[in-house]
Amino acid sequence: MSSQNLKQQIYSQVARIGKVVCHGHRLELLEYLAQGERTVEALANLTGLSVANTSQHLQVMRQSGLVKARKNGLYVYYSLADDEIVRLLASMRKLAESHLADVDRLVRAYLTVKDELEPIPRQELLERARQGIVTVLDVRPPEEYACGHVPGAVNVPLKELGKRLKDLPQDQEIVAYCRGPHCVLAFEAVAQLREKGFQARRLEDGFPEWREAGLPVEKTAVTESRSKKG
Amino acid sequence: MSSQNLKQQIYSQVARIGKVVCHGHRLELLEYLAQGERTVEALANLTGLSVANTSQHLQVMRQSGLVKARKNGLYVYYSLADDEIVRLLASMRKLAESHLADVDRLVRAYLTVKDELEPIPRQELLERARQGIVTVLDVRPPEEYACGHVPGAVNVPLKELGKRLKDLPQDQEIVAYCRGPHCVLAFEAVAQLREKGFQARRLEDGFPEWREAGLPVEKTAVTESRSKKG
DNA sequence: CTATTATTCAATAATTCAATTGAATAATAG
DNA sequence: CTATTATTCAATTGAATTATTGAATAATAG
Repeated sequence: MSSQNLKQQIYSQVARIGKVVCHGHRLELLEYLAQGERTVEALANLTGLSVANTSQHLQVMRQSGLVKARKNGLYVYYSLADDEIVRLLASMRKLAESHLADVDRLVRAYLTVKDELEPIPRQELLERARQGIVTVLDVRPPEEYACGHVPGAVNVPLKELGKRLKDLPQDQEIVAYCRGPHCVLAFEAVAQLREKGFQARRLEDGFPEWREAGLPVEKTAVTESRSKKG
Repeated sequence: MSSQNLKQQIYSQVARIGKVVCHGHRLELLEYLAQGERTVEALANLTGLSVANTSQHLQVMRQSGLVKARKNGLYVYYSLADDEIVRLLASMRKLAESHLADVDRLVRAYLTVKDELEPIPRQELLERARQGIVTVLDVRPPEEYACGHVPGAVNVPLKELGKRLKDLPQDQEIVAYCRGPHCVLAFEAVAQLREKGFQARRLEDGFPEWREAGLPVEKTAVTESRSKKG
């Protein structure tokens, strides 16, 4: 049996962590969970997966210990068990970007000249926001905004951006952010705003990374919004 | 199509990185590659996998861009494409250790085995060798072996160890030695043997010290050394 | 040229995984 | 208690992975 066997057992165990992150849907779920705890239904709505399927993926992740759950009333709230997961995901994204030609191409193809829209560093945004010389725009859905957002950020989900342009300043820079480096919401928001003549930039990465960096986070009291079935 | 589609495509791409690290054998291969470039055969010997199987796992990793290969003569030398991989693996190990109860247990077992790597004193080896309850292994090149060695020692240069495992006893302790306290050959031999399930230890110091201590030495007429091409 | 060696490819069987469906469980309200 | 809702379970199906086998390819030596 020996240490050969033992070694393989250890590798198999470590591979269980790998199995969690080898499926696109689970990666997507993890990114949502990185923003805060969510119910199964909320995750299903966000991802477009069936509830049963979402639940099963969550079970897989739960068995690996990467995700934890607490039950409160009818709802089960899932969340990440460890911040190390955020680093793991970042590491994977980095490798994907530099080694899978497709990713870079995909990102560039859809996001219009990525480089033109240079993101503003977190620390810089924090300072400017404190000075009040910038408008921070959170383009995620209201539920996510409610779970936590950059202090002072205005929540305008991308879908409503067109209708709410009048609420935004023409003479001040606007910095938009969303879920993270692979989330397109902020890119699209910035593109739309620039088209309309606003001064707009993106925050580097997104909210999960902001939180991870230990920067201040603001929360809103959770309203009684009942999300409907999809 | 839109950004929903795009998002899923990107997640799928990132998941391809995950697929590389979701199998124990690939993790083991990556760890060996992290130490330096290796041929397919060398990796197959180290892991105990068949050559074809090793090759196929390497293909998988190569397609993901995490591993690269260069061909030189008959051999294909594989190596890691990016140091980020080491961080990824570290991250996975960390998560595995803190979230999979089994891993901690296994690692502990593995480490206690490792602690047994203490070298055996010369006098003790001499007695045991005389009793025939131990196999003495000389891992130096044949020329050095021919010049003098521990009585009864078998000469298996480190490079050939993988191929000659079948000549070694599974049920008896093996004691390896090389040139001296600063020579790594015996260390590596012991490590390899233990990985393969053998009971192996190192002799304290090496052959020069053995001779210096006035212990018996055996000499061989120089045979046709069968070392193959380089 | 043929023979040898290292690696890869192709076909297969065994196993594992993913998504769907519909039923089961658990908490709550009336 | 029954009805409702959120979640999980269990069974099924089709797809993807893995390991094995033996053949094919490529580099080299004679």
